[in-house]
Amino acid sequence: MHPKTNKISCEECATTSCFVKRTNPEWLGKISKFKNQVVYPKGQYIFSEGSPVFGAYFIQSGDVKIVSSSFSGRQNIVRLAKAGHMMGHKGEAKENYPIGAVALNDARVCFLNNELLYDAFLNNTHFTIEIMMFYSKELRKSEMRNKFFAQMTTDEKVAYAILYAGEIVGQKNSKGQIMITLSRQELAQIAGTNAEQVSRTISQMKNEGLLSLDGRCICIENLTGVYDLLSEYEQFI
Amino acid sequence: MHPKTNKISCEECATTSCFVKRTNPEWLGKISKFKNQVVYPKGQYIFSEGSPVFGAYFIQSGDVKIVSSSFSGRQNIVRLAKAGHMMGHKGEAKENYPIGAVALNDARVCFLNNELLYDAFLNNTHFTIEIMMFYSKELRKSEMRNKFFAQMTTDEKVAYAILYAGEIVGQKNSKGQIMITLSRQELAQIAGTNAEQVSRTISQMKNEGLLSLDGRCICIENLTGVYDLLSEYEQFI
DNA sequence: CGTGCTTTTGAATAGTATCAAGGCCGGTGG
DNA sequence: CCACCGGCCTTGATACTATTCAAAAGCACG
Repeated sequence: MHPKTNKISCEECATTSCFVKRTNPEWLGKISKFKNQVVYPKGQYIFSEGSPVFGAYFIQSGDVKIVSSSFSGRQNIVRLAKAGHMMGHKGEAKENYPIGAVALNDARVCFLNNELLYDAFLNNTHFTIEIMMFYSKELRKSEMRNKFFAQMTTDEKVAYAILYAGEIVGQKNSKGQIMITLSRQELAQIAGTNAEQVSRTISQMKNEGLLSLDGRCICIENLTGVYDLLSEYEQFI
Repeated sequence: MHPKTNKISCEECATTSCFVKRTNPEWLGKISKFKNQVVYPKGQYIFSEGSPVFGAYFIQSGDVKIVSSSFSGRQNIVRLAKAGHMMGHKGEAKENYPIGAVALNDARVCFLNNELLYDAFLNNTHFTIEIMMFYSKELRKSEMRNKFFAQMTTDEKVAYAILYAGEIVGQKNSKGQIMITLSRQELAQIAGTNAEQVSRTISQMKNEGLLSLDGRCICIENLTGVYDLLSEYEQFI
């Protein structure tokens, strides 16, 4: 089903920010042994919205979008994740919270099932504390997003989406500028608007010299200029 | 400065959902001994937006609103909290995230400083895991709020605010109906709109027989009817 | 060199914030 | 006890922003 690859063990893994690295040596080996690792090609679902997840995924390399659709069929991007991030973990299994994860480029992802994960929690205090802190910080960010999105204009939300996308999945060109290859639709799903508005805002920002376009690829020409659009929300960024 | 009260020890405390109850007996006693406990009268700040917080607050009884103001002076309600909830804890001290907490009625609150808290994390695995789970669940709720608020109409957001307020700070009358005493302004700060729109929506819901008003106090006459307004977002509620 | 998808731009519409005024209620002081 | 005052609530009119619908242009693909 999934493409087979040479598994990279936790001991060899270069992703220093991975939470699993916070476990003690004995457990690092144990997790490395029992984890499941798969390389997902660009565009493929890592887990889908319908099916429940019985564990947690840790991204070793690559970028991922976490998506959620609503009743009306409208999809939005809950967050973007890159190497070292954790996803899919559910506090309670019975919760009904349909999210899916899609690889934005080739992504190597490790899966730990709930049993292994909880054993690791019980035996590795620092591991658990770090994940607790991670959630605490993510919660804070999410709350600020809530707060500011309620009072931002659409232009500001799009500017935010561009900065956010640049931070997580942006690639630097030869001049050191940030390039973003997400589609207008995907940016709209982050900003909470539609592709047309994103296109309008981008055109406007291009005219102001903040961005340049190479086909559908966005290049941030004036990073501080974009930040200035959001100066009222600086705590957020 | 704060009103003095007879401290209720953790051993005597009836708030079974409090996370501190998940520590082992030795630590329960230790926390009980070193915690700081204060009863805040209605309307008083428990901690304010300006000053940093060096620990975490656990609500023993009463209700609290957690607020955050933006640059433009607009305040909004980040979340409501009641007995057993935790607040004010920061993953990293250096973060600049100005939130404040205000008592909605007389509230008895216990404070644990960071040193005590982290010692407790290191020595009480189940305590740490439960708090991690709490954050995980809150994050999930916050993400769904983000997602749905981006596509709800104002009427729907107000309906949500009423249900949410009813759940956390609502009081039951003799008929078992939920009564809410928050002001229109406060509901607007939850719904991400303004007091006028809240008032319009409430009038409309009153005409439809969903609510009744006693002065400024809101009584939910037809709870399932209100839920039906949000049927598209049922995962959320 | 078409075909289909994404992007861009325009015009019409609908929804919401803002501004403004009047009503209700509780508190205060005469 | 009554009149006044101020805050909150309600309702209306207006202006504006953003969504939707529509259509044309650009780009990638076979």
